[in-house]
Order: sequence, then C-alpha cells, then structure tokens
Amino acid sequence: MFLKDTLTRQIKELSREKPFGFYCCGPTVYGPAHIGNFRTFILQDVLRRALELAGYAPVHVRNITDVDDKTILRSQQAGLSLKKFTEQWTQRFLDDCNKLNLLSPHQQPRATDHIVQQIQLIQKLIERGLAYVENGSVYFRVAAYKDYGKLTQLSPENLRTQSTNSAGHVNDVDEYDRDNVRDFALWKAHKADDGDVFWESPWGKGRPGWHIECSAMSMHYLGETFNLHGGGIDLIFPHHENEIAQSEGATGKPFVRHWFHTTHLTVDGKKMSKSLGNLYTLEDLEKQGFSTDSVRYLLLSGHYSQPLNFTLDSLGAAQSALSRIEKFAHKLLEHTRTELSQINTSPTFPFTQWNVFKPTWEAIQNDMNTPQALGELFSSLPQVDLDTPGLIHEFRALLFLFGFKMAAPQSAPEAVLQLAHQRWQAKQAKDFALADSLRAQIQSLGWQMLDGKDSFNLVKL
RNA sequence: GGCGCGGUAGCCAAGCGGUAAGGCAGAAGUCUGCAAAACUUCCAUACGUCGGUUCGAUUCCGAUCCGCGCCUCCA
Repeated sequence: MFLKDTLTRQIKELSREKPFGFYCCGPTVYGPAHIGNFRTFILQDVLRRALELAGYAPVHVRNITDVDDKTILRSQQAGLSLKKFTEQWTQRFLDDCNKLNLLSPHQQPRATDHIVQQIQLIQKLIERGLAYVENGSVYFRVAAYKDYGKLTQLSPENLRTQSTNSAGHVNDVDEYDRDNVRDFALWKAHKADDGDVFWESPWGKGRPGWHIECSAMSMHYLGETFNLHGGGIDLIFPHHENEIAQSEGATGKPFVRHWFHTTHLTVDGKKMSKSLGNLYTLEDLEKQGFSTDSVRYLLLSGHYSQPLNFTLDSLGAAQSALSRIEKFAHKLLEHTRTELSQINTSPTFPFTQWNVFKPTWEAIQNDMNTPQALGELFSSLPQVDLDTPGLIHEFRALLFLFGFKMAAPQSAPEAVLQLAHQRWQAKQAKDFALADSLRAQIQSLGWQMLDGKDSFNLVKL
C-alpha cells in the first residue's frame, strides 16, 4: 500500500512494522459533526479497510476530545455537566458513524479518561527542560525543541509570522502567561470560567491543553512510535506539529512513521466549517431523502488530497451512480442464487483473490485513489461474466473496501400488489385506459410498475 | 507577507511525457399499447493563458491570470 506522507511530501510504501498502529484525531464533541468532518473519517475508514484487506492487521484508534474551551462553554450554556453534555454528542457522533457504515475503531479513548497519562507526559517534558510552569499552567518551550516546524516545513524566520495573522496583527495570546507567543499550553490552570471542570495535578487544579491528549493517548495505546497518523489538513498546524514536539520531546524517539492528511470539503467553493455556518449534517441530508450510502459515495468521489466541492446536485448524481452498483448486486445475487447477507459481510483478511476488480484494488493501493477506483469499477461492471469463479467473494471484498452496504430490493405492500395484478390483467385484455389509470394509482402510492415480457416488476419511487 | 493546493466536456472527476478513464445529465436506436427499465451507440482536435525543453506536453520548466486552504478554534 502506497500513500503520500505529509512529513516527507512523498508517496511512500506503508511500513509493515507490527503492530500496525493507526491513530486518527477524532471529533471534539460539542455539537453534531458535519459532512466535512465525515469526509475525513470516511477516507480514514476506507484506508482502514484497505489495510485490513492488504493484511496489515491495523490497530485503529480514534479519540474523542471531550474537554476544551468549547465543550466547557457549551455545556454551561446547556446547563449540563461536562460529562453529560459530551456524552450526548459522543453518542450522536457514534450513531452517525454507524449510519455511514464506518468500522468501529479498536479503541475510542476519551481525553478525560486519560488525565493521568497526560500529566505524566507533561512531567516528562518538564524534566527534560522542554516545558515550564507559570502561574499554575504549563507551557511547551518551542525554542528549546530544535525540530519544531518540520511537519509544516516552516523556516525559523517564518515561525515568527505564526504569531501574526494574515492582517499582520498579533494573534491573541489568551489570558495565560507564556514566555513566547509561540509556546503553547500543555496544562491550563483552573479559572473561574471553568466552573467545576478541573483535575488535580502537581501544578494545582487545572485541565489539559488541546494537543497533549492525542500525544498521550496515541502513545498509550500504540506505543512511542507507531505507523500511521491521520487527520484533516487543518490539523497539520498547529495540532500535529505540537503532537510531534510533545511526543518526540518526551521520548526522544520518532513519533509517527507516516502522516496522512485529508483535504477539506468545500460547499460552493468555500470551506465548510462551523464558524462559517455553511454546513450540512448527516441528518440534514437524510431529511432531504438522500441515503447515507450516497453521502459516502460522494465523499469518496474525489481524491483525498484534492478539495472536493459539495453540492446537492452532486449528491443526487452519487445516488444514481450507486444505484447502478446495487442493480449489479441484485443481478449477481439472483444469477448465483446467493443470499444478500453473503455480500454484506466482511471477507477474511488478507484478501488476495482480486480478479475482475483488480484495477479497482490497484487504484486504492496507489495512494488511495478512490475516484480512479470508482472509475475502474464502472469500467469493469459491464464486462463481468456472472459465472466467474469466486465472483461473489471478490464482490464482497469490493463492497467491504468502499464500505457500501447493499439493500435488498423492497417488496411492495399488498395493496400495491393487488393493483398491479389488476393492471396486468387489464393490459393483457388490452384495456389500456384502465391499465393507465391503475398505473397512476400505483404511482400515487409511491411505486412504479415496470412491465417485463411475461411479468412485471415494482420499484419504489 | 510565509507555507501549500488547484484550474480537464453542461456538472462532478481520474490521468501527469506518446496523443483524453469513469460517473451524472443529454441524444439516438433496440424493445414497448404507452411508459419505464435494460441493452447498444453517440457526447472534449482538447486539458486557464503565454513562452520554453522535447521527435512529441494536458503531463516537465518558467512566467502570468484566476480560485482555494493553512499561518487563530476547526476534519
């Protein structure tokens, strides 16, 4: 499996080093995730699936960040405890993941369950002279860490510009004291606004900073060096840059072998984000009648390294395209007299018998080129011989790879069925006026009657 | 200002040195009482613009014009 690595900016083969640790930065749970967030999680999910199929046996960890400024503020506004508030949104996130058919990570650690590990890591950094305490807060001393900026590829003079924004103004330093604006908080001393959210630490009451939880949890579950770390492109700086500094600073070992970053989804050419308010949640799209599978399809229709522009039209196109795969599935199942459940289950890993869908698999192996893979899939479909040995197994692996779940063709309710029989008889009797009026009735009940040679088919509209 | 990404048919989107995958939409045909479905066929002399390298460039190099992202919370 070949994948672009953000650190070296090169397409590299993924290390076969075991165990294969794969850490993904999960959501901060203070509201519903939007489909831009899910672009990243779906891409990571397909990568996970590809790794499984390729025999990497990945250990997949995705965290839940359940303490930060926003979660504290919103929980107070909602009049709920932080725990109760974040639990609600965590559950909602997991429900959405389920609907989108995302494989469950092997571990889904929460930041607040790993305060001890975070404190230990901070202590280590203080011991090594990379962090300092000031008024009960602890900061990372960027100047003391020579490799800082290697992921972002910032030169020392450019580091200076990090403390100013595009308008040339100095970025807000927040209320905490630090020696240098580049330094970032590892531990934040408790203040009145935090209410009852605090933990005891060697530096007094407080809470962890934003970046430390990912360093602590990833190393806790996957070891001090692991293979693959993923996230949205916006996390490169400062989040991942800081994770590297914290982790490598504390252990003196390489933190991550391969960095995987996914580009943003845009809406009408603009970044979709909470602060811009131009976002769709999964719920929004479901209410408009789009299937979660078509959302999944759409989000895979562009390469992860390219921005993908979302429109409702393209979602409709995705739904149409997907239905062709579904039709093929039904044709295949009927032809081979196979149960639907046979293709909706996981194959055994590794899967190596790629045959008619080999071009699709190869496109995935080559830097996770999902749009090309989908293209190859559609090129293959019309040519597939349904009697190809092992085709069911291969098709099952293909569906697993993309994470598409095939639905059984819906059967019409009795009332519709009766009308359909009546119409069929009218048609045989060449009473076309009656036949047409019955067709209209059937349609008004939400079904379409498709005439075959000797029988008819009913399709849900 | 620094760092980075992109501009390919009506829309979406691969390809990245040898003459443009695929999807959606559209058109025609077969079939059909009609319709739909299915199947077959068609649909970019052309890859932002201008130069350069090359036998040959959408693909490499330079310039240029647009669009976008990060540098502040963000997937």
